[in-house]
Amino acid sequence: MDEKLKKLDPGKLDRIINSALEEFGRNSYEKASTNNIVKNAGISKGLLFHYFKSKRGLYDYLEKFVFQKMVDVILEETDFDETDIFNRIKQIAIIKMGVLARYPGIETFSKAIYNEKSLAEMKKMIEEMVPDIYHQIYVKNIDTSRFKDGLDFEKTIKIIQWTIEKYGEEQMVSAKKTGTDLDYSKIVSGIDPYMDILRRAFCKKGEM
Amino acid sequence: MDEKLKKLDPGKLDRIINSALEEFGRNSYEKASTNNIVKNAGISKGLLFHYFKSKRGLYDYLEKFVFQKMVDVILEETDFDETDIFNRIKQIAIIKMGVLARYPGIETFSKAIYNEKSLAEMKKMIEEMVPDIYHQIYVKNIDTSRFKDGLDFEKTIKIIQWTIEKYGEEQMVSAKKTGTDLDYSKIVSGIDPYMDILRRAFCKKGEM
DNA sequence: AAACCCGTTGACCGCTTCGGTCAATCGTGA
DNA sequence: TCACGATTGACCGAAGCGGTCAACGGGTTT
Repeated sequence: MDEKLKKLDPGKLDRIINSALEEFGRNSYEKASTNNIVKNAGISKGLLFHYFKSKRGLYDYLEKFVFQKMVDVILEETDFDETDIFNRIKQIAIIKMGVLARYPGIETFSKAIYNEKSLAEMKKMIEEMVPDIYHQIYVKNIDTSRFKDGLDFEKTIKIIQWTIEKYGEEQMVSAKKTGTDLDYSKIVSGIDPYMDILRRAFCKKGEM
Repeated sequence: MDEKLKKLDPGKLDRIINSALEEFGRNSYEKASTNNIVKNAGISKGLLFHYFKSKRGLYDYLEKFVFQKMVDVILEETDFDETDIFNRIKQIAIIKMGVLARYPGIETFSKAIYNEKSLAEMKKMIEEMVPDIYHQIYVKNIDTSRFKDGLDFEKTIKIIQWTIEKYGEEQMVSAKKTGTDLDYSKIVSGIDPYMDILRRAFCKKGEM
């Protein structure tokens, strides 16, 4: 399957991926329709089954894809010389948003995954890799001396991450309500006031 | 429709609501199956259509229900004499979780709503009511003097809310992964360390 | 020009499930 | 025994499902 895929025009592949992520994100596996997927991707039904063999084959591919893509891009684009945790977290959030901008269906799809039984192979891979990756991007080479003494480091990082994520979600929802497109650069700059509040709250004076 | 509903056994109604919330939460309106709903609710198909007339009728009822239920319970159970914002927010989070425990499908359903066009009537009602309710439960009768000077009040409250919500979501996901049931009392007590961190971060010394 | 190649199409298959109906059945109180 | 409202599930025509495959178009080789 994968060797066939490499010959497929990347733009067309992206359209298929986005259309499929959206359909599987909105519907359970059984109810998701390959007819809808090909219609929104602008390709014929035969082509989808030519490249992915079956509905299940497409779904399995997507599961691997969303995880692998996110990890690859983050590991590749993060500046690991940045030792300030606020900047690091913000940087990664921006990188994530970049991926989300290219594959808007990733969000809903990722959440929908938990309602389906997925490949044991996938589950195992994720369980093994996630703690490593987490350590690598949020802990390694981070200067913890700026934080106020006595702070629970892990929980504090979570609060910062959660704030950024929730802010992003809030913007996403309000964009959906008004029907406007997402302006990712606006989201990024809108985060700053929250980061300032958290910096003042968690860092020693003079270390902000 | 509503006058018929009042005669329906409340336990049976709850089962229908939960089953329908889950089905509409997992699938788009068109793909959601009334057959699944009646099967999981343990009733016959005829009964569903007797009480709700049509699939659309059921959906519209649910939209009103989830909003109204949440608002009613919060306004009824919140202790508005509590002037400490941390305790107030935590209190409301606990009340919300109580509703979620009774109607577990509310979460996914509420998020799925944004992907469907809903009643204009509903949208208008929500737009009018939400700011009022927000003010009533998070601003009115809250003692802001405990906060450090210069803090953006609205944003700070959001950070506290978001932390509680994200913590809840995290517990929810890990419960789904392991297949265990949610222990709401455990979630509630697990929030405390985060609240302590935030209290230290945002309150004046001696006012914590 | 003829033959060949290959990415792509969409009509078509047998089958399942859809929303909704309604005659039949059940349970209970008179 | 009868009456009556609550409840059932077999049934309807229609729609949609995953998957297949003969045919097509346009480029390259003979």
